[in-house]
Amino acid sequence: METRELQYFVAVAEELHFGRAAQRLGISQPPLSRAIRQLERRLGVELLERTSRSVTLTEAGSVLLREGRAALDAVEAADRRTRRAALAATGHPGLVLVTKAGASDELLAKLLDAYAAEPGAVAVDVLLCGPAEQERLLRDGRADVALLHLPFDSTAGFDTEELYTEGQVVVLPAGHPLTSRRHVLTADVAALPGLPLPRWPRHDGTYADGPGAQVRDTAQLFQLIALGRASAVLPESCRAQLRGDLAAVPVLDAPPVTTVIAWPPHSRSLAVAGLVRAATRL
Amino acid sequence: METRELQYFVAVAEELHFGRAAQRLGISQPPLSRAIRQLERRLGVELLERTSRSVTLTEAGSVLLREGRAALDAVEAADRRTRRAALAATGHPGLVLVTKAGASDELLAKLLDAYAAEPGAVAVDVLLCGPAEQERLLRDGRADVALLHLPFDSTAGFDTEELYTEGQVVVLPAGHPLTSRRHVLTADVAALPGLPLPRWPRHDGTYADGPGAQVRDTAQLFQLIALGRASAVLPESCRAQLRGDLAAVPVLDAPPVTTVIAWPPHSRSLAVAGLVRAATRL
DNA sequence: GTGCGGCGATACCTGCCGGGTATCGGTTCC
DNA sequence: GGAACCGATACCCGGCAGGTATCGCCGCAC
Repeated sequence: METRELQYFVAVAEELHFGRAAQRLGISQPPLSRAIRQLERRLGVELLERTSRSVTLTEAGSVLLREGRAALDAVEAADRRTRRAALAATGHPGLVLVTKAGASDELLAKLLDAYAAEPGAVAVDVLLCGPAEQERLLRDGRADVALLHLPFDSTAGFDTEELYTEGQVVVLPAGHPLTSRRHVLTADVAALPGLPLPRWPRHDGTYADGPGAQVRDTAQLFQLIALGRASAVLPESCRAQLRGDLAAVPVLDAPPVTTVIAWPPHSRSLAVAGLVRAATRL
Repeated sequence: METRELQYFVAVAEELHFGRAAQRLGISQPPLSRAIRQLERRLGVELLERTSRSVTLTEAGSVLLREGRAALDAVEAADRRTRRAALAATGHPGLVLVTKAGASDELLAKLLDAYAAEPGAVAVDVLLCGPAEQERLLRDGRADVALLHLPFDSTAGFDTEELYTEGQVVVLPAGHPLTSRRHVLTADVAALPGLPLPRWPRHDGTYADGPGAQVRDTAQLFQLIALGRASAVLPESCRAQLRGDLAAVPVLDAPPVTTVIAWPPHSRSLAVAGLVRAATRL
């Protein structure tokens, strides 16, 4: 199975429409139809049910969609990591660490300091991204190592090491009545009138339906909270970044958040190993 | 990057010889040379150092060898799992579980019984293989789930659930002096005169150098021990399978062996989930 | 030192296959 | 019933994968 065929199939399976898929792939529709047919013939498996009005995935097709995405990620990772390895030889970057924008600044700073002090440490580029993007960056080779937050992120398929566990706080406008409390419960913050929890973008960049503002980063989020249009439940460590017009109150029964350092399992890179070693010594 | 190019590169990188690699791939040498050159050009990276007498991997080349193998496994897994999914629709196999030949028979039997009792259970094929093969079978889609043994097997890249932890015993010929002891230490068995630990095949089927017989399965192993030509340190549960002419003595300070059930991380198959659920309830 | 043998690179040809355009056939709406 | 949509089919073309023949380079043997 060639990667081109996989790319074609994934495009069709995602669009469920040969014309749009072909457009997305930058080819015309007939070769795409033919390629999918050929893939089905070679596999001996029907992947799609076509009528002239709709395309749907068969059971086997949805398996190939899932597995094919993983395989394409792996191929892309091989490409990127090879290119990066060649650059590394000429001295250039080093490691790329990805973490959620605005999360665990302090931990990250300590980690980078500790690693920089190691013998043989290389330059570390820090990449900040929205939630749910890290996993993909790590999987397709754009990043070497990530700081993930359980239970929100999935560590499936990565090697991990736990670094730090903390409670969560609710972030509110400074004058809000609840800010006088020493602590609250999830039930208290679930029912805050007029302060819905915001909606974060999903993997594909779209938003779920429902109440709550659409936010893309913590700056937007904090601004909305300060405006009295939202509230948020975040790990305690966010306190260090709070603006003066915001306040945080511990949420006793919110699930604790564990920060883990994660890396692709077959990464035998000395640099990644050194960074992980530094992390576990924190 | 096409999978064909990756296959070609991996072959050359493993053989370090264009002629042999071409032979292995079933093509002639010139197209292979050209394909590798083209791959290097497209990546913009030198992968191999060639002289007319030898071929060696560059730093980037060894990265691509490692990553490329993983990517090819992922593609192969996509292929196999898709085919299997199509068969499953017609009722056929179900799950393939792989475990080391001769390990944890009892646990396996209990697991299969427990799963068979679940509603919606499908047929489970059990695949027995030598050590160090399971990982590959699970990675390239020939198996859906494996019973691995820590700390011997690597669970890198898989989701796992711990099932059972046990001590280790040394297996000796029935009449051996040590068999009168209640327990021994690793130091005692490391220095057994004339009873070297056997050598198991590595991933590529070859054996490391050194003393000790070459064995491929437990039947061979037990026969060698009975003949007074070897000894072995194995998990306690092997006792159930011992022949009458063998004896086992606990090794107090040997590292405990943990049996885990492992599956590929993005496997969202209901059947795998059911099997894992049954396993955790044991 | 010279010739031979091993090995990767190059030159050149050929057939297949990926990609394009034009068109068909079936389905679902007005 | 016709028009619009959509996937399949027919057919053509160019590029590239694969083959054979050969070159150029190096190491080694005598």
